[in-house]
This record gives sequence, C-alpha cells and structure tokens, in this order.
Amino acid sequence: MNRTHTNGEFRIKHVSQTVTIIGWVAKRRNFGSIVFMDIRDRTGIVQCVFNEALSEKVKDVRNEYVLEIKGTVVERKDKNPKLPTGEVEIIVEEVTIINTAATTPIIVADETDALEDTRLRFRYLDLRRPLMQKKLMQRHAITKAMRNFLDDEGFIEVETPLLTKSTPEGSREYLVPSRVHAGEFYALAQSPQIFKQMLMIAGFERYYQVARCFRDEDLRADRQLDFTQVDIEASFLSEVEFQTIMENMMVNVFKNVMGRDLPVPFRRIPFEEAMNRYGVDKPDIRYGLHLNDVTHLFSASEFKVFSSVIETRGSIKALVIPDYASITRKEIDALTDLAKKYGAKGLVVVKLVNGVIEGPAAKFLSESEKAALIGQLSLSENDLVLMVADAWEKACIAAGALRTYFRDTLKLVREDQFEFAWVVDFPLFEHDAEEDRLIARHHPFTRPKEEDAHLLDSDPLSVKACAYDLVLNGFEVAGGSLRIYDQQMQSKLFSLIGFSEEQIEKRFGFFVDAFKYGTPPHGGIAFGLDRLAMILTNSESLRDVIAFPKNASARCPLTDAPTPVETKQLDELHLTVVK
RNA sequence: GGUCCAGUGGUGUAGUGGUUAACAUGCCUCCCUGUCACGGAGGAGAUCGCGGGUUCGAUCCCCGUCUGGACCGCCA
Repeated sequence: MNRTHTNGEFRIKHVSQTVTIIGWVAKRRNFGSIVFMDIRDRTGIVQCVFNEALSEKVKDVRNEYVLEIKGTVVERKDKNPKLPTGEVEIIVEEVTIINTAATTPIIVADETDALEDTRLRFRYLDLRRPLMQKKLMQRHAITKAMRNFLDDEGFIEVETPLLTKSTPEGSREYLVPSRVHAGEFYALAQSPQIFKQMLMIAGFERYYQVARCFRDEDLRADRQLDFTQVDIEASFLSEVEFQTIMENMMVNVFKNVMGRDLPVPFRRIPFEEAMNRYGVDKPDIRYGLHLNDVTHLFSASEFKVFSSVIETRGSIKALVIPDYASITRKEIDALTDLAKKYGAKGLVVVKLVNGVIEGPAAKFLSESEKAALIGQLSLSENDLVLMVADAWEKACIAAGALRTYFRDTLKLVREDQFEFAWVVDFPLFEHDAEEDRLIARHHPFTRPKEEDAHLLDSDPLSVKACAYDLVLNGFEVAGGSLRIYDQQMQSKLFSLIGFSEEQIEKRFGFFVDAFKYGTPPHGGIAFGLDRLAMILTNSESLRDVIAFPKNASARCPLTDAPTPVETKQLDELHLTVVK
C-alpha cells in the first residue's frame, strides 16, 4: 500500500506535506459536518479531520475500522499536549475504507475497563492497546540487547531439542507420546541444561539460546507453563569472570532499553547472609528493615515458645518496625496469619512504649531479657518488634514475609528503583523430608566448592556450591552455577542424591559417558526473560509481557486449550484415557 | 492438594429476602464546524454463572458445582 508515514511520527516539520497513512480508528468525534478521527498504528495516534464534503462518506465508520487516508498535514489551531503528534493534524482529502469492524467487547485503549480474563479471550484486541504494544516492544528490546551483547562477546546461538528425554528429577515434565514407538514418551525440555553442557564438551566455548522451556507445575503471577530463558554457558571462566560478563550484559540492557546506567559490580550476598538479613534467598535490597537474630538473648528463657526452639537449636528472628507501636489488634492478627502461612507457628509481638516493653508477649519475658532486647535492637520509643521462633530457615522465611509486607504497606520502594544483587555460596544439597534423602538444591550438575569437597561424605549439608542467583528487586531473574566436569565427581553427586548405579546409567548414562572425553571446566546461567521483562515494564504479572499466556488454571482463554482429542488421535498414539 | 476473594445488560461495577434490578461506559437514532474521555436529546440491551435447599416469595440466606483471580504446597 502507498503509506508514506507512520502515524506516530508527525511533528510540526511535516506541515504542508501531502501524506498517506493507514491505521485503525481509535476514536471518532462527530460534529455533523466536521468529523475528527484518531487513527492509530503501532507507532502512535494522529488526528485526522474530515470536512463537510467527506463527512457523509465516513458517516458509518466506527471504532477499529481500518482506513487508508490521503491528506495534508497542517498545524493545529488547538494543540493537544497529551499527544506526541498533538501539534499537527491531517486534513483528509481521500479516504478508503479497507475493512470494517464489529463493536469490540473491550475498549481498545490504555485505560480499558475489561478484566484480565476478558482481555485474554480477545487477546488480539487487547494487544492493540498502545500500553500492551509498548510492553511487547520493550521485551523485544531486552532480548535484542542481550543478543547483541552476547554476539559481541563471542557467544553463538545454538538451538537444542524441545522434544527430549524424560529425567524425572526436578520439576514435573510435559510428556509427549511417541506415535512411532508405542508406549514410549518424549519430555518437553524443562531447560536446555544437559544439551548446553554437551555443547561445552563439544568445544563451542561460548553458547547462548533464547530457549523455550516447559514445566508442568501450578501457575502464579510470575510463573507460566511455557516460558523463555536466555540460556547461557561458557568454558574456562571463573565464577567471578563469568558473573562480570553477565553484569555487563545487564548494564547493556538497562542502557539500551531504559537509557539508564547501572552501577557495577553488583553486590554479592552469601546465601546465609541473605536468609539472615532479608529472610529470603532473593532479597529486595532497595530498602532496609533488616532481620535481627536475637536467639542468644533468650538462651535461658522461660517462655516456652522460645525455650523449645532453643532446645532444638532453632532461631529467633526479630523485625523492628519503627514508630509502629499503635498497631491494631486486627493488623497483628493479619501479620500472625501471614507468618503462619509461611510455616511459622506464631508471632511474638512486643513494643516499646514509655520506655517499657509492652504488648501481648511482654509478660513472658524477664526484665533482663527486655533490657537486652532494647539494647540489641537499639529500640526507640514506639517501635514495634515482631519475633518468629522456629527452625532457622523457617524463622527466616516467615520473618522475611513480614519484611515484604511492610515494604508494600509502608511504601518503602519506588517503582523506578532497580537494584541487582548476586546471591552466592548456596548449599549444594538440601534435605527432602518427604523422601528423607539429600536432593540437589540447584541441580545435580552443580560443582561443589573445592574447599568443601572433603565434607561430601561426612557432612554433605554443609557443603557449599559454586551456584549463584541474580536477583532484582526481590525476584530471581537468573540462576546458574559452575558445573562438575570430572566424571568421578559427577557419579559421586548422583550417588549422594540416592541414585543407584543402574538409575544413573539409565537416566544420565549418555551424559556421564560424555565426561570421559576431555570435558572443559564450564559453567553458565539462565535468565528468566519473561520475569525480567515483567520487572522492567513495571508489570503486575508475567502475562502482561507474554503475547498469548495461559491463565492461572493452566488454560489458554483464547484457544481454550487444552481440549479433548479424537479417539483416532489417541489410537495412533497408543493411548487410552482412563477417567 | 489447600486457604482466601470474586461471578449482576457488550464491558466494568452498585444494590436488595418482596413493585419496573441502579450507575458508568459501550452500542443505536437524531442534533451540532474545533473536538481530543467532545457535548446535547432519545432508545435498545440482564432468564443477577449453574444445580439443589430454606421460604408464601431467593439475584440476595444455606449446600454443592463450575469459572476466574491471589497465595501456600509445588516450581532440580
């Protein structure tokens, strides 16, 4: 078609040019013998004026019709400062109605009134909204900045299979029945992990992939079934060397996408410190309100809640909320429920009023304990103290949830604040209570810290891993590790997490074999692209930066997937559905 | 698997154990030459998610169910 300009580009310099544009009718304002229409394309909106001669021709034009318009750009009498193109308008000389449109179920504008479910059912209309177009374009800009950076750093993009082998460790997989091999299944890739390590063994040295991954787990605002990782792996780099490249990539993204300079290096926070100070392994470091450990103050406590925790070598974590002593009973109950939701048994609440420790739990504390508490926490008048007593990790997590609650309630952060941190020195293992065995905290290919390797048999839970997460504003935006490159060590790890020789051979035999042939030291990371885009666009949900997302109950409201299939299809796949 | 919240014209909400279910917006008709969330006049549009129960009477109360959302578990 003969379009000469895009709609968002018109400025005063275009005045008196004859132009042809195409676009959707965003808004029509009819005055009888003069009609104004806002014509929208992906670049913006420009106002077009239909004078008396043409007003009859566009009498039936409605919102979302597609028009081709030829006209002359003129300076406006009444300018609209709200619109980038608001200094000019187009006096229409010719108009072609390219297509009509039914009345849309949602208002196609930034301020739509539709609920998300309706928006998702008519996603193609929802995505016409400038706000949504901007978000997807920003996402594109993020991906592009990462690609450009990685290309410049000598990383090459390699595609790995989506249909792959089931390795039932970690998240639940989507299984895909094989038609050719009756009773056998592929799994959709949870991540390209094993393949990217094979690429290192193959000698590519630096790899990346914008990779789709699939996990059959319950969804959240920041979790989807199929999602995108920018998956990266490199050989011959130390932990810090690799992290530095990744930091520079984020610097590049922020520069290109938001025009902002990020200070580097990012803060490095050991896992244990993150838990102790922030109560979470993905701390939001934009604000203070750190947790305090007060366990040692109560070593001789007669308060049962505390003494029983001390006996079992648990921890007591305290959070001080300055000048919050006037808290209502109702809010205390809500905070207690919140702590309980995260596994705490309860919440111990005291406050400093008139220089004295008061509150529901004050009577259980001795005078010396109260004094110690005031000193240790440097309490000021009207401070509120929330304490959680439990096993160390549980106490941290519950107190951390309270910290997050006050971030939001007291509005302690601004939405244009972005602070990265590395969380490092994760434990290699954690104990799985359900199966009573060790499981890999990151994944079973993670390299133990060299200095801890001697503890693998005697005290495996205290072994730290060469694993690191990149955290932004309280979200994990990337996670990675240096990998094991020694065949013996890899076998050792598999056996420590309870795999028999036979299981190792069956599940990972091909992988362990590959290690025999000169495996380079290597490591990598995977960025959650959706999550990164969500944070950078200040979106509430991952769904806002994914064109066609699933809803919270794992359904696609647009296509209605998943749906039942024909018996014939099932037969071909050698499947029977049992109700 | 669990907890909590919501479901009322196209869209988003209000509301009530009892007369014609209210408001905004959108839609339709008419009027209008400077609007930009244009304005004005009129109009159409809802079995109040579904099933059962309580009741003389249920959109409202109760039970179940479905759908949607937030979170916990889960997410190597």
